[in-house]
Amino acid sequence: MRHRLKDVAERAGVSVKTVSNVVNGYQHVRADTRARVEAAIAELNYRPNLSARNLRKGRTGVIALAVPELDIPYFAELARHVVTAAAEHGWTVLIDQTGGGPEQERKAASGIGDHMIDGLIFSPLALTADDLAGLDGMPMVLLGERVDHGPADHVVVDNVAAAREITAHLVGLGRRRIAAIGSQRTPEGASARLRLAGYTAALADAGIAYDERLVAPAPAWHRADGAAAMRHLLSTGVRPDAVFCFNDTLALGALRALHEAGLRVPDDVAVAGFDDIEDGRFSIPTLSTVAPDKERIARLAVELLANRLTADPETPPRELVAPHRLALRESAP
Amino acid sequence: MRHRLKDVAERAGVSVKTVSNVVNGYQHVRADTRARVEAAIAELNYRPNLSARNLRKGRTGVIALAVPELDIPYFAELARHVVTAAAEHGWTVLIDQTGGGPEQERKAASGIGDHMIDGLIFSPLALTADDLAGLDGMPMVLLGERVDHGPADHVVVDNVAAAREITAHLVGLGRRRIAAIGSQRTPEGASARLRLAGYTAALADAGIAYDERLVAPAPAWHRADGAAAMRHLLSTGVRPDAVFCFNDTLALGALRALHEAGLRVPDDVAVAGFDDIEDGRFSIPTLSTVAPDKERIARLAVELLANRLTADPETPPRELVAPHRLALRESAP
DNA sequence: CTTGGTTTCTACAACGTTGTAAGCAACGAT
DNA sequence: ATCGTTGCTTACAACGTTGTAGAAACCAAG
Repeated sequence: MRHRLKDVAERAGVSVKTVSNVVNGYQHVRADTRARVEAAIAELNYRPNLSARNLRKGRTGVIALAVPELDIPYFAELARHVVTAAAEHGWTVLIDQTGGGPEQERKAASGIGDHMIDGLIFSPLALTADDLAGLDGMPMVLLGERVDHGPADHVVVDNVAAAREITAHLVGLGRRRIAAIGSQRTPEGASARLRLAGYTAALADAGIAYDERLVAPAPAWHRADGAAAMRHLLSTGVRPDAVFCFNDTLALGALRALHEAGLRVPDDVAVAGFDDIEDGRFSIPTLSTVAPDKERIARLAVELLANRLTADPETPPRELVAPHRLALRESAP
Repeated sequence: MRHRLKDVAERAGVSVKTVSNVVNGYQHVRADTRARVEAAIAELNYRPNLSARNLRKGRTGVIALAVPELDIPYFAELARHVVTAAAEHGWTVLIDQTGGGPEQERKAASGIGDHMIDGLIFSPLALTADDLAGLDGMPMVLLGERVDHGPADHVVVDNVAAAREITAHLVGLGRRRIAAIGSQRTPEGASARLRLAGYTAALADAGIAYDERLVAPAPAWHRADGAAAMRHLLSTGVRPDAVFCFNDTLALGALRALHEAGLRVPDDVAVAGFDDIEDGRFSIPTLSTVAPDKERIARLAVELLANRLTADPETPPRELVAPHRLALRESAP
């Protein structure tokens, strides 16, 4: 049922290698030979065995994208762009869901079907530069946070600047009691630290005192965490007039909690997020947010990986910064 | 840098096959030999070459999941469950994004790195039973719609019954002018047809006349399409008092359009969706919807595929129905 | 009809792994 | 001492593909 080069060769009356040459578009094959071989291929519905080809070539044509969770909209959207960008390079993308835990991430980074993939685009939550240092061998591009000039290529967004800008925008709306939702003390919280730094910097710029009670932690960055954090803020009596959520799903949760508390957005409390996910364009109210250029991030990552695969392994790692902009909508116009 | 069995064998002073035996957990290896080999493996950081292993074994340990779009929340959530269920069988999941077009879907179904995957879980939009009939060879499980008892294993939700139930629920709220959003005339619209059938059946059950003007088509099932369809319905003057949207993203778009039109949900218009995506639990208002058991769907699909891979190829295809329930929230309590 | 150069094709050996079959100890039972 | 038996290990041959090197066929020019 499943045929090999050999079968095609016998049918066409040529050698195995000639069939291989036809399949691979080798120039010097006589037109009639080529036609005969192609006919045989069609008749048998021959398909190359990629395992064998990979074994021979040492390349698989597959790259992996490792993200914490697929059903976090930001990663889903990013995944779509990576798949698209990779397709232009002739790559298939194997998507790996790490769950965000350090152990699983380490496994993903070193493991994923070793020799099954040519390289890895990795969006780590838990792993640090040290963890990654041990994983030489696998060509890798990191996404997201600046892991202190780690050992691998990097595509980052300027989290500090972006957080500072959106917080400054809230200040510009006349808000003074600006809360932040999403802080994390764990080592996983690299994004959280950077975005918090931008937030505090913007407050300092505006001469507003930092108030610890306005900063709410969130164990994960899901809608439920955002809602819980918002409820907590409201319950403590420190009534904010604006909230900067460290990502959009937190913000959507916060919107919900504010709605339940009978507060109006943006009149009573302005809300801003980070990521610019599709949901935020249709939520009620629509969400003001930092919009990283996800398509650019994906494209840059794929290109870095492509270069890394052909470059001298001693080439020092590069770090590219993807642009972002503010997408201002109803929740903080 | 990258080592092979042979390198480990030399270092441990044994044959290549003995190392292979250790790697594969073969029983009859003396404890001290095993220890020596394991030490050598650790020192060299040896990892098996999966391409070679696959070539030898004829199995890859990878299955593919082909879905129309990754950033449609329903598919993202489904993908997460499939990845989890597959992991329990020791499979890695390669996620393929078809885009939903017939050509790409055909390619995905027949193509995806042939010999790179052991089987395929496929959520087709455009392909019909006829298209699939030609693709013998690749073990496949279809998700979603009943393609008229096609040639492959199937996991379905009873779309007609579910749509009928949720529409009946709207009737039970006292609504009489119940609109539907999401109808499609294209061959891709298998789900649309079934859900429309459930809708009309429920109306008939209640003795409500079917009114064509209340049925709004939607080219795709994104938020923007739902909003546009809702605006269109409102503009025609046939003022509905409830809307059944054929999926949740359409419903979220409809909520948005109703909000912009100054209508209250559910007081003026009740809204129901289909899919039970995470967003609907935090939207304002929260969304009443049909909740298919996505985890069950994923698990059944993986199990069907597992059986198919070991079974006699003549085993007739099976069709399993995954359960659903109504999740009633604020938009249609 | 040779010569030299090109084009077209082929045989062979890898790539790294595992299944098969067989070899070699060491053991207890005859 | 001899014969299985059992436990451990190994040599060899595949899996299906492509790179290398070279043979065969062709062609143009002498």
